[in-house]
Amino acid sequence: MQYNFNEIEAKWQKYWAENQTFKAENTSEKKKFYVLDMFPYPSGAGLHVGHPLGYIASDIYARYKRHKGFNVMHPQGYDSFGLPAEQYAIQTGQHPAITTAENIKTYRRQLDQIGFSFDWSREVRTSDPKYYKWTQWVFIQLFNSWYNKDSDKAEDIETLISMFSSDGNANINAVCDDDIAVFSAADWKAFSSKEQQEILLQYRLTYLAETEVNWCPALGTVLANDEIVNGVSERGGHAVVRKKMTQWSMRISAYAQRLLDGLNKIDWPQPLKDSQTNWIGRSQGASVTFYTNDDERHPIEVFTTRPDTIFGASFMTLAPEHELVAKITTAEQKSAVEGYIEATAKRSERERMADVKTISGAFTGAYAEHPFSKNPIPIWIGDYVLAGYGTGAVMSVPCGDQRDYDFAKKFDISIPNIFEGVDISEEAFADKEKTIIANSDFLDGLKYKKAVKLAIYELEKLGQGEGKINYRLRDAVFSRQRYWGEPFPVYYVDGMPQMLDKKFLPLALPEVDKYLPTETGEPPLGNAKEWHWLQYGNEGKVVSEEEFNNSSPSGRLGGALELNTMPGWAGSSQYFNRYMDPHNADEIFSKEAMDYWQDVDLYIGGSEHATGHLLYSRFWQKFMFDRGLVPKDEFAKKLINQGMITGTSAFIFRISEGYYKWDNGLHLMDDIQPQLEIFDKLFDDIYKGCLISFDKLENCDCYEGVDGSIYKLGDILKDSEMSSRLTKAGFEYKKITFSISKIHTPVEFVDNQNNLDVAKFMSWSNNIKQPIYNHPDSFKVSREVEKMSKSKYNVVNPDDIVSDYGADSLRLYEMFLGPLEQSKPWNTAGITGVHGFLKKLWKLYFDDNGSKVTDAEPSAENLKTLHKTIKKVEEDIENFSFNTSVSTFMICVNELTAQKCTSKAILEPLALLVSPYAPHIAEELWEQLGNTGSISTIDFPIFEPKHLVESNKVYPISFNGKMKFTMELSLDLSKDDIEAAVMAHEKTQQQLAGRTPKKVIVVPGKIVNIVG
RNA sequence: GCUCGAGUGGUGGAAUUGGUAGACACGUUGGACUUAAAAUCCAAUGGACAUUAGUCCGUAUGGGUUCAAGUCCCAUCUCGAGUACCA
Repeated sequence: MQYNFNEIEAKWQKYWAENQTFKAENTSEKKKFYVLDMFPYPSGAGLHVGHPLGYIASDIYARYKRHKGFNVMHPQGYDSFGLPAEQYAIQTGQHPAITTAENIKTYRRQLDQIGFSFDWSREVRTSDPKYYKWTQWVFIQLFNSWYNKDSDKAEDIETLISMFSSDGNANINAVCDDDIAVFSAADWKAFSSKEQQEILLQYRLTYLAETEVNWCPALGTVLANDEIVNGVSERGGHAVVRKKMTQWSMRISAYAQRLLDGLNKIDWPQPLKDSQTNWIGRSQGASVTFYTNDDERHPIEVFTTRPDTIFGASFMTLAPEHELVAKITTAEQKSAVEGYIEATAKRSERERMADVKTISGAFTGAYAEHPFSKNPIPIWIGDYVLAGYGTGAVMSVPCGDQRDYDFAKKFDISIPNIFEGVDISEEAFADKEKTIIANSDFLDGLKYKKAVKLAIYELEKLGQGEGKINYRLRDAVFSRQRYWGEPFPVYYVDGMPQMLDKKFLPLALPEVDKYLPTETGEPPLGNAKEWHWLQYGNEGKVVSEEEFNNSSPSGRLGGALELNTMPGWAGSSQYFNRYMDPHNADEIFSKEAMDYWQDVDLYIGGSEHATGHLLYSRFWQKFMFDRGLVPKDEFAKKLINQGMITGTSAFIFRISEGYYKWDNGLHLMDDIQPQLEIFDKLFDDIYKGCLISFDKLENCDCYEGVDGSIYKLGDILKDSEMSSRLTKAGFEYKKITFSISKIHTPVEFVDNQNNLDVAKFMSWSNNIKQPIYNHPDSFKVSREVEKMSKSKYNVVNPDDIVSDYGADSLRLYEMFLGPLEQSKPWNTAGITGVHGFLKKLWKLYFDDNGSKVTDAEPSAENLKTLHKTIKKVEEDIENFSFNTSVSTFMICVNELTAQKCTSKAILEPLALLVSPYAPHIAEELWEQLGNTGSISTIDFPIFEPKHLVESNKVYPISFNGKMKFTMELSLDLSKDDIEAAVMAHEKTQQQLAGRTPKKVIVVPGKIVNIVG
C-alpha cells in the first residue's frame, strides 16, 4: 500500500469540514485554551511559503492541547481593510470590497489545503459591516470616557459632567489637553451647549484636535509614526511632511505608565517588550520654570532628567517653533532669529534627521534668570531642541550633556564645570553613577541621587519646579483620508461632533464613483453623494445633502457625516475578543463568552507589529477593562514572534558594458574618438546582453570597480568564435574589459544544483543574447538569501509544495527548518528529507500486502524508543522547540524500522504523537488501525519513565578534559568502584604511559576525567 | 550613537544545570537494484597527517575561570533587528 498523500489529505480535510471537527463551544466541562494567530491582510499575491510558518506552529500547539483534553479555540479571520485594495481601486475602478472578497477566497483555499484546525465558524473580517459595527461602537465608548488620574482608570464621561456641575473643574485630576481654563460649577451651568461640548472634547479619550501630523502628499493621507520608516512612508517610500490638520486622536498617553507596568506580567519576548518600553520612553526628572529677567517675566518651562546639574546651566535653548520666541527676541537679534527660523522650516524632517552633526542656532538677545543663583542666562534657539518633545525648551548644561557642550563650543558660550574631579576640556561628562556635584551651592559634594532629590525639594520651595515623569509616547492620530476603512459613526452639528446612537450602527461605507480625494482636497468620502445623517426620533438614515437641507428642521437630528475613516489598527485592536462571540448582533460579545474564554493563552505573529497593533491592542484592552467589559487588562498571556522565512534568490549575469584600454593611457588623443565608436558598436553588437554562467565568472580575474566588478574579456571569451570580429577590427582581447549586470531570475527556472533552464529563461526574458557556458549543458546562477517578494522572483508558492509533497510534508518541513523565532532561508530541495520520513513512517504500518501491524507484545527496546520520543516531543512542544521534535520523530522511526517493530501497542501511540504535526497521515493511520472518528481529541500518550531506566552507562573517559575512549559500566557502582574499573582498563594504562594521575574526577552517571 | 539578538561542517541546524561538539536532515562521493531513469537500500562525509591502530587542530578573534568551556567572565571583530538630536 502506497502513501498516497494527495488522496489522504483531501479525504481528511473534507471530513474535518463536514464534521466541524474543530468547532469550539462557548460552554464546556473542559478547561479552555485560546490559541490565536495574527490574522492576515488578504493581499492579491496570495500566500507564499513564509506566511504559514506561524500558523503551523500555533496549529501544532492547538492540536496538542486538544489531545491534552482542553477545549481549544483556534480562530482565523482577515484584516481586510487596507491600502493595497484601495490603490488597486484607484487604478482600476474595481470596488475594494470585490477585490478583497476575491483575495480572501484565494487565501481560504490556500489555508484549507495546509490542514489547519481553525474554527472557521468564528471567522471575522474587519471590512464586514457586521464586524466594524463593533469597531465603531468601541470608538463611541472611548468618546464617552475620560481618564481619572485619581482612580487611575477610564470612567464614564457622565461622572465628569456631574463633577463639573457640582464643583467646576479646579479639582479634576484628569488626563486632558494642557491649556484648559479653570471654571466653577456656576460657570459650567452658564456655558452654552456648544461651549460645554468644546470643554468635554478636551477630556474625552478620543478627541478632535488640530494636531501636527505626518502628511504624505503622494498617498494623500496622514501616517502614524510607526507607518514611517527613515522619514518616508513605509508603504511606497514617499516623502512625509509635517502639517496641521483637525484629526481624531486617541488619548493613549493616559495609559503610558500602565502599558509599561503591564509588560511585567505578560510572557512576551524580551526584544518586543524592550521596543515597547522604548516607544513609551519614560524618563524621570523634573520640570523647572525659568523666568525671563526682563519686566515681562515670561515663564519658560523645561523638562530635565538632571535637575542635579542645574548650577551648570549656562544657557537655555528653545525649539525654533517655540511660541515664546517671537515675544522675547530683542530688536537687534530679530533678523538673525527670523532668518534662522526660516532656514530650519525649509529643511524637511528627513534632512534634519540625516544631518545631525551640523550645529546651528541663533541668540534671541533675551536672558532668563537662574532660579537659585539669579544670574542671567542667555536664551538661544536651536533645532536640536524638538518642539514635539517635553516642553520644546531645555536648560542647557554643557558640562553634562554632549549636545549642549557642542552647542556651547560652537557659539562660544561658557562651560562651567560642576563635577568634582572631572576633566571637561574635551567632552561633556554624563556618567550619573560617578557624579559628585561641585560649584553648586547647596548641592556641593552630593552624589547624583541625593542631589536630584535636594534640587527638586529646593525648586518646590521656590515654586519653580517639581519632580515629573515624561513620556515619549504621543497620543495616536486616528483619522485617515482614505476610502477603504471604517467610517466614523459621527456627524457634525454646528462644528461639534455627535455620536450616532448604537441602534443605528453599523454606519456603512457609502458608495463613491472615485476613490481619490475630492478636488477641494477632502478625503474620498467627500465624493459620496449621500453622506448626511438624518434622524427623527428612532428613525435615522443616510441621505444626500440636498435631502437633508430640504427636510423639516423640527425634531430633526443629524448633519454632515465625518469624511475621514479609521486607521488600519482600529479593526485589529479588539478582534481577539470578538472571536469569542463573533455572531452576536446585540453586544460586542456576551458576558458568558467572555467569562469562559477570558483572554488569549498563546498568540503567535510577526515582530513587525511590536509598536503598532500590539501596543494599540493593549491600550484598547486596558480601556475595555476599565469600563468593566473584559475581565483581564492584558489580552494575551504569552506571545511568540515567529521569524521570517526568507527566499533564496537566483541571479543571472548579463554583459552590459565593454571598455577598451588604449595604449596612450590617460592622454586621450582626438583620433581615438572614431575608434572608440567602432569599438562600442562592435562590442554592443556581439556581447551586450549575453548571459554568462556563474561558474565561468567565479574563476576569472576581476577588478573591483565602483559599481561592482569589471571582468577581463580575455579570461572569459578568448576562444570564442564570436570574438573574431573584434580581433579582425584590430582590438586585442587582453585590453578589453566589461561590466556585468546582475539580474533576478525566477527561482522556478533553477534546479537544486543552481542550473538554469536556459530555454525557459530565454522565452521569459527579452534583451538577452546567447548564453556563454563554462560546461556544456550546465548554466549556473548565483544565489543569495533575501526577503521573499514578487519583484525578486524568489517566491515559493505553498500550492506547488502541497501538490508535490503534501501538506504534512510542508508542515513538517517548515518546522524542521529551524527554531520558530529565528529567520531562515527557504530551500525547497531539503523537503525530500521530511517527505522521506513520512514514507518511512507509512512503511512501519504497511507493506505491499497491506497492514503489517500485529498484536505482538512490544519489546523493551520498542518501549524505550516510544517513551523516549513521548518525553522529548512533549517537552519540545511545551518549549515551542518544534524543529527538534521533528528530528525526534525521525530518530524514532529510524529506530523502530531497524527494530522491525510491528506492534500495535507502539504504533498506535506513535500516530498520536505525530498527529499535531502531520494530522492527515495521523488520521489515516488511526483509521487504518481500526478506530473510528477523528484522532484529534484522543488523549496524548502518557510518558512512563520505567521504560527508560538504564542499568548501565557508557562513560566517556577523558584525559585532561579530552575524551579518549568510552567504557560501559553499571550505574550501581560507587565513585571508587568506577575509578578502580577505569584505572584497571588497559587503554587507561596505555594513555598514562606509566605516569601516575594527579587526580581522578568521577561524576557518576556522567563522566570520568583523569588529570595528570 | 544607544538598546536588543546572533556568530558551530559545503548548507539548514542539534548539543537539559559547564561533562563524549556536529544529533536530525540537505548536499556531495562511492556502491547495490534497473536496459535506463525515478524510487528504494547500503557505505563514507569537520579539517590536516597517517590510512592498521592512531595523532594533532577545530564552535568569529584574543585572554581568563575550571579537573572539564560552544555553554561562565573580560576585551575585540562581524552580521542582523529596533530606535534615534528624547533634554
